[in-house]
Amino acid sequence: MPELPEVETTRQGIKPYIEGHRIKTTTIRQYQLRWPIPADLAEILQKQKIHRVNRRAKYILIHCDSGILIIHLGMSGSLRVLDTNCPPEKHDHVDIEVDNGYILRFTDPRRFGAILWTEDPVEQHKLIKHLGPEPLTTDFSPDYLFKQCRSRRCSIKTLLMNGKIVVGVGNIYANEALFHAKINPLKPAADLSKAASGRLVSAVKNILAEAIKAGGTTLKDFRQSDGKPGYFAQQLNIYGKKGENCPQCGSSIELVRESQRATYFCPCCQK
DNA sequence: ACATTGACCTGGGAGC
DNA sequence: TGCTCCCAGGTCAATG
Repeated sequence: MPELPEVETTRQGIKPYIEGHRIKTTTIRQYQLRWPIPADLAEILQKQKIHRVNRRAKYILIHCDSGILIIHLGMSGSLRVLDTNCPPEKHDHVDIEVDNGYILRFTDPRRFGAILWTEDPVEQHKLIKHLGPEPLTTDFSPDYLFKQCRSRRCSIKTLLMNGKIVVGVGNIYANEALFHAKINPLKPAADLSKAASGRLVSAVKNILAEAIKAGGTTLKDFRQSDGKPGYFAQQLNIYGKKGENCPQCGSSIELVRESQRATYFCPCCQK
């Protein structure tokens, strides 16, 4: 479910409630996520102060006294801030109670998410150290993308969703960015011109920034940390719109499968 | 080094 | 109503 805007919206939402506060109790009801939650996590977190709530790619990083809590929301995960008396439901796997009367609650029906702990510098963690640049920094530049595309045989859409090239661009925003940049998602990455590379980098940055402003995209069940949906779905041009008219030229929007992922495009605008 | 596929899970909707 | 099948916002690990 969550791509970078949804994760960033979540981070911004939970930060003011937990940063600077001390953890009282951690309740873990389900240890089996993508990887098992460390068996001693509740004990480790006891009485630790939360110093910073950061993000790298789609990971939320909660810096504590003696280490860093690494949280990934997978496909269906969410983090919400609730009052302590809020009873847990079926997929509410972890509660972290803070000393100000709130709990941070991790919910994840599909359990593709992860909650891990590291006491080493987080940039050395095996899930983090091979990640590409953040899309909203200047490291993700037209020149960088153009060079990464050289000699690649995969499609430009597959390349854009590869976290070793650039992080945070999932299926929705890859579709949207390619539409805005007028690039056919199936085009081999190696065939991308410098001009197209420039358009694509701009499109990715604009789409992600706008989506963060709107609080992310709620298609089905994404919720911001306060329970409200994200409103970017209203600004989607192409994703999920098979057979509808292209907002640019009116052609019928097509749907194909590329690397097992639904890929929407306008056959007229995206050559 | 790169590309492709399977795997991990649950829930919702379509079609019969 | 209920069954089966397919689909879903991610991404690692194994394989060629």
